[in-house]
Amino acid sequence: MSDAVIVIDFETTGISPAHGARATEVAAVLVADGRILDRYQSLMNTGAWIPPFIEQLTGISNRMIQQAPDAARVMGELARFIGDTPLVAHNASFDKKFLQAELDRIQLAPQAEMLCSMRVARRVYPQAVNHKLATLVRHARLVKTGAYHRALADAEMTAGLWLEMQAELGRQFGLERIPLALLRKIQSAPCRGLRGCVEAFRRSSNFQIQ
DNA sequence: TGCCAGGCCCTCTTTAGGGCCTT
Repeated sequence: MSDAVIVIDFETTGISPAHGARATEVAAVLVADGRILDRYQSLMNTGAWIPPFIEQLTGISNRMIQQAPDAARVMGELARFIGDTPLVAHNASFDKKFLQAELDRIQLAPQAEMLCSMRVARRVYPQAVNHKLATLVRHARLVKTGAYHRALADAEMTAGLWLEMQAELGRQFGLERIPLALLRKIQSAPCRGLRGCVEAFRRSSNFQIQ
């Protein structure tokens, strides 16, 4: 199973774990061989209070969280699901903070790198109106798998976007497959440097295009 | 009860400022 990734998405009580925000739901989907092969999803009870604005945004209520499994149990299950598989998230810096903060509480540390679908999308779809997940799903004419701002639906749609961006790169540059190493290069390349980045990677010693 | 961040990216830049994106 080459270049497998796990797409991860957290719903939370706020923006910053450094200011007390906690996770309320997490989903992770295993993507390999061009499709979703496995899923993990759970609400999680951290004891934190969800502000009304966030309840309205996500549809996740304080009542739902009170009945959810304990956060430590959920994060342990999530860590086992992830293992050391590379992660992908939309605006990865956000999910990375919460993954690290919630794992810290059970004395675990993230084992895997995290790539950012938003940074890749800014380079693959520079013409998009903006690079919000919902906009990119519409832009790429992907299937909407559920309500936005629920973890599993967002993770599945990010997975769809991840696969479609690889297909788009294949069409643009005549590549049969897009190695994870190339996506890693693309997300770190200048936003207007997509072609140069792919051509440089093509010339690299061990990259066989077709 | 309910405050709040921060890395990335662009440009009227680089000795900076402001918008984007996540909840």
